[in-house]
Amino acid sequence: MYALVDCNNFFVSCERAFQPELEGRPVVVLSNNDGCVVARSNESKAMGIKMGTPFFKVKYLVDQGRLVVRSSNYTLYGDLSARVMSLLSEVAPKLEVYSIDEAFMNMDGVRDEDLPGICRDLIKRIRRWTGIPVSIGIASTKTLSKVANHFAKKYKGYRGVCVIDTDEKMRKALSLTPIDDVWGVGWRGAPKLEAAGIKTALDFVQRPVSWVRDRMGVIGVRTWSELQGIRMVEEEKIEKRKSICTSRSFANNISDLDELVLRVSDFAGKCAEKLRKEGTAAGTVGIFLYTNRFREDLDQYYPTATVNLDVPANSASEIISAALKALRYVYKPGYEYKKAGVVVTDIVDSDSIQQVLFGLDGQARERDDKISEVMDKVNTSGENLLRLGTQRPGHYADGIRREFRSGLYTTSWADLIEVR
DNA sequence: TCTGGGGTCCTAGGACCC
DNA sequence: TCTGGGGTCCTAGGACCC
Repeated sequence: MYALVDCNNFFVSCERAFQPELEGRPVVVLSNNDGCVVARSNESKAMGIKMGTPFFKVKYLVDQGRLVVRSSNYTLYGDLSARVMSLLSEVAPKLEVYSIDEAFMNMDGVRDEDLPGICRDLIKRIRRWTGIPVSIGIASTKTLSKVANHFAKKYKGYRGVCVIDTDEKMRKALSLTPIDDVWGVGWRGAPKLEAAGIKTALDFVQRPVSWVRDRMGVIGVRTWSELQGIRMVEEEKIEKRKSICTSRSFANNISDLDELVLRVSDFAGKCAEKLRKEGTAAGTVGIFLYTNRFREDLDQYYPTATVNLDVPANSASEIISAALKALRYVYKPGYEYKKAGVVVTDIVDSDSIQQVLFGLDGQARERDDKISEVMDKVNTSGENLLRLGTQRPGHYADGIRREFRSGLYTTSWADLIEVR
């Protein structure tokens, strides 16, 4: 069986773990730049605030004292996530961390009748040791464990754990699950299915497989099978990532090339750091620029450009210079840019890199590796204290708005540096 | 005024080959 | 007038996830 563990309202719960006065109150957490709502407490959900709502649309509620708001504090969330995952790994024979707040425990080898008890104990332990409330859904496939998890969250009676382990329970659960709640059915697919008369997951599985394949392809068939207890979603392979992207929206529009050079350098430097952390190197460096698509009064421009490296690289200097080359290639003055990003692809293991004639010679590469190593040691907290000359100097000048951020409760030395 | 960020996989269509 | 057939590889874009 799979046990899907999902942290309840994760970012809000992290804030509450260190600010207990937020318990019971409507709370939302905002995206970067305080742009839009990315997490809601049950109370703010009940007020009708939707995921993704732009903050300016609910700001009046904050002004009226009816809603509490926090900027996102990813340093804190990442740290609490690691603590939760570590507790899960003590119980699960195999653990697949699926996202910052979610993990599949593969419980093969554990007796089915022991599962609910194990999971209830786990919930208590996680709550006591991290302050984070979690729910657990148990079933034979990942997609069904997602369904079970919804029920565990929704109905108090389950005390945090819902099990789907018989055909009757499966049928009942599917009949009570709206089609757009099914994992793998997105906001585009759901209306199509509803138009075909499919309202619930049960309606869906009652269609013949050929019907599903014609309309939804192999992905649809996978979901259709999983909902009936046939495992189709593979075990996560612990593979290196195939692409790495660092991008941000800007608090204010940027038109100036020099300003973009600083931001893009930062993104590229961050990509290089992520590559080194995984022990990989990238053969291609790409950048993209976006103007603000919501500003219909302004000219729009969404250019992309890529640069192929002669030899895959992961040093800040090489990734940054490639990214800047791409930037200068597509940059046009006269546009108001709202967002930019760097994407590195064609990723290989760094120890598999073969020297070729036109790459850096051995000495230069060795020097670059040493510089990178020093940067990684200093930049351990995730803050770019040490950068190359093209990167923006100064620690807090990353141009991201965080008006409502709480303290860095679990990583206090970073707090000290921020105060300096 | 103000609208997130980081991934994966699949598919259709074009380029190219014989 | 009439203009092959089959394969691979790559890329851009769409759809989905959190």
